[in-house]
Amino acid sequence: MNQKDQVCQYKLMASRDALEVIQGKWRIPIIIALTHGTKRFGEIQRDISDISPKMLSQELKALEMNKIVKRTLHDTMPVTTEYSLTPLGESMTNLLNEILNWGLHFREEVLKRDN
Amino acid sequence: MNQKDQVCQYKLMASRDALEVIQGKWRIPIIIALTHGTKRFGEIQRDISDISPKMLSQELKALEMNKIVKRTLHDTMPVTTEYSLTPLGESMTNLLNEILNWGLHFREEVLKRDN
DNA sequence: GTAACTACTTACCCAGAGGTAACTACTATA
DNA sequence: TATAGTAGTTACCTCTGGGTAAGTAGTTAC
Repeated sequence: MNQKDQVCQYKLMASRDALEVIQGKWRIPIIIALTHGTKRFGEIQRDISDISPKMLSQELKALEMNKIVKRTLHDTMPVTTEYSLTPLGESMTNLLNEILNWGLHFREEVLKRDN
Repeated sequence: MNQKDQVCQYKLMASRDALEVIQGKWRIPIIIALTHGTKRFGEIQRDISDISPKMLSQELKALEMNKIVKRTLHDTMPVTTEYSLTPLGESMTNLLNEILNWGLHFREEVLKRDN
């Protein structure tokens, strides 16, 4: 295996680690919603209007396990739950921005011309 | 809807466009393999050792339709096929780099401590 | 007392993502 | 003649991501 191939293998490994966390229809949208500050369950649901409570609950749990999202219970009446990004979640800012930039670029380059 | 919400909705839309293209287990790895230059079918298959010819063929077709990848047939004997990134595919460089960076960061922060 | 809001959970279902294995068709080499 | 390499295709199967709908448990407002 030459050096170029080794670099390629290294990159492929790193991308797989990242993909395992951000894979799926809802994780990136949920993280984006939380970059705008701490939010409650219902607020996220309103932001991402077509997510079901089941999927939101499930994906929030997965993100919590991966230490991307932090869940805080408040002893108010009634009990409220708040979700926020951990430092690891906040470290995704650059990644999220590039996804957004490229999404806009893609829309301009390809999607427009199809319509 | 206040201004903050509008920005959030705008971002969510852009991320969905991008996600539709990069969604799935194999697309990002295939694009990464092609950032190292034009490659043939078998070369990509060797780089990504656990992809089946079926999935590689299928995902390359999808990437071609989205104008990320270009397929070139060479009239040699036997016929050879070459795959390369289009300018739109090359415009993903920053996005790919951020995925790699974050993947490495994530491995350091979380995966290590689990072992 | 009943309707509505909070934050979920549970049960059920289905399409499609992805895996495996075998097959095609052509060329080159031993 | 047979084995290996080129670049895929096809058939079949399984599993799970995600959708829908309804239920739960507590609080508050009318």
